[in-house]
Amino acid sequence: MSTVVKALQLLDLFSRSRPQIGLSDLARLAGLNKATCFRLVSDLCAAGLVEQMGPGRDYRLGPAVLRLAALREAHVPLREAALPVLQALAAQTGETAHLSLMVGGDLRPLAHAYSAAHASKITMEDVLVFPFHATASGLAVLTHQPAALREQILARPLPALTQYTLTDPADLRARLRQIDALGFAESQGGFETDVHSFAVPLFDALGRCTGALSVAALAARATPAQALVFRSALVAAARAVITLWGGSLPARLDAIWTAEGSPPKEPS
Amino acid sequence: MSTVVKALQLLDLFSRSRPQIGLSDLARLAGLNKATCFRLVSDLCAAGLVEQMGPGRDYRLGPAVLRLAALREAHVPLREAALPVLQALAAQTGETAHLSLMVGGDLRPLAHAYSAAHASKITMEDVLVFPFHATASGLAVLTHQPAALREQILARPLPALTQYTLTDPADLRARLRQIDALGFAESQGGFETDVHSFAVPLFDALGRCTGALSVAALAARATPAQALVFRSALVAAARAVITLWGGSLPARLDAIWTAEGSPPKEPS
DNA sequence: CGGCATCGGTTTGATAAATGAACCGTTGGT
DNA sequence: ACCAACGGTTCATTTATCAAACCGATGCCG
Repeated sequence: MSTVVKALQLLDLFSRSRPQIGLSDLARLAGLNKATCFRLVSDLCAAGLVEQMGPGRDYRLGPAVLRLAALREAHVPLREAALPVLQALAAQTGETAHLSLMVGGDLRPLAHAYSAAHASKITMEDVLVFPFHATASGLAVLTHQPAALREQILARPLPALTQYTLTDPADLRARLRQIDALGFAESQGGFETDVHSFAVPLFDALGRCTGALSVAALAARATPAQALVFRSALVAAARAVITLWGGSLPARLDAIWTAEGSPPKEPS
Repeated sequence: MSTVVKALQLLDLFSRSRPQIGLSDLARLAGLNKATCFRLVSDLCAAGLVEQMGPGRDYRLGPAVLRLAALREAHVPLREAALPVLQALAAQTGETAHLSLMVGGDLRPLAHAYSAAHASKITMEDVLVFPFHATASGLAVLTHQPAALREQILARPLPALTQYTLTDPADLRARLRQIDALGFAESQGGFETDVHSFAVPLFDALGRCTGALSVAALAARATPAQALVFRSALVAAARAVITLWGGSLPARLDAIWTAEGSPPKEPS
């Protein structure tokens, strides 16, 4: 593995629940030698991506990420553009809405919005990566990946996060075919027992599926009737996001989404 | 030089005027071999820090920077990041240092720090808004606003707070031109009779002036010699804050600050 | 059409860089 | 006073990285 990749993986160790990390912890978490880890994190410091809180103290994300993010937003205002849509989606459905993006072979959160409709809600702050096999977002994205990448992902370990998680690649392939036909993914308790999630894929300007839009609801509230509400809200929101991002929706999916409540069709 | 540093230097090649770069250009700009550059940028892609717009297309900053920036901002708010710099500035100058931000068309205090050098000091607790025309901070910020906003502010009522306050828009425009040339603002008793204040502007990641860093001294202590001390301390502190906030200093101002702060040097 | 330049991307032996175990000096708890 | 864990450093070994040449694709222009 390249040193650069190793160094950048260190960045992913920082999270909301673990915003600053000492050298030894960093090395342990990354599975690196302490000396190696020290040099890598020193390089990250030199670039300002992380900073040290004092001599011999913890490390945390540095100021350079702000500059880069502002630059990215100025040129490609993805998050900013998507946020209002996400908030509307949360308001319409009364549940937590979130948007995830493919980055480096993983599906990662980009933004989320909560609804005030219920006191009990699904929180998204601590999720770093959405497992492809155990979330509606993951299934939605997986369905629209090139076959090679899809099989590569299905060949990874597929841990059973709950008793409901699908872990057999054959079962998953069958589920993906259903999702492909429906244009809509669902995961009932695959990630956490009491959470049902619903998702639709998102596409970039070249028609590649690069993310998903999702609604996560308490299982008790995810009735079949509500599922229909979620589906139409998700489809409308996904159309909005894809338009905002200058993406292009594949014609087949467009047709499926347009024929609302259409019976499942066999893909040729 | 470390590989990681080289890879991260690639990130700095992206700017507002050059938001996306092809492989060959990237290699040229970085002074790297094309193959080397390709591997580095591929690693950056894998981490999501940059993304490729399509097969064989340009590269640009990727979605991962957004996630990192959100994390950084959640854990290290602007105020907290700036406070140590402010305290150092107060200690160096022996006077009261304060930082103000543009919010909703007004310039408002964000933080301040006192020095223990003198028993008599300027207190900041009671200031809610800094008048643009009567404080060094206001003049510094006003100088670097877009012409439209600047004129809009000059069209507001400009009350004479002391006998020294500048209240004529024409006079103020002339003063702003001086400040622009000097890269440094000064207000002698414009806000309170016995207070002289000195300020430099602050800039966000998109190069917009969003605030100012200032030193306020008793008039009796604000000798020309001290003014020079204030100026160099302010410039250094402003550079620190801008870096900490991920901001970008306009090249012209950078040149002015560099030229008048250090002995003339002749490169090559 | 055909030559020419340049693009993104890949291969190669030579070489510079990353690595990890052991080792400092400090710190903090007991 | 002890011990463990911390951040940071050293150095022989090994490994990944480098630069130049090369490849097919694309686009420009007479």
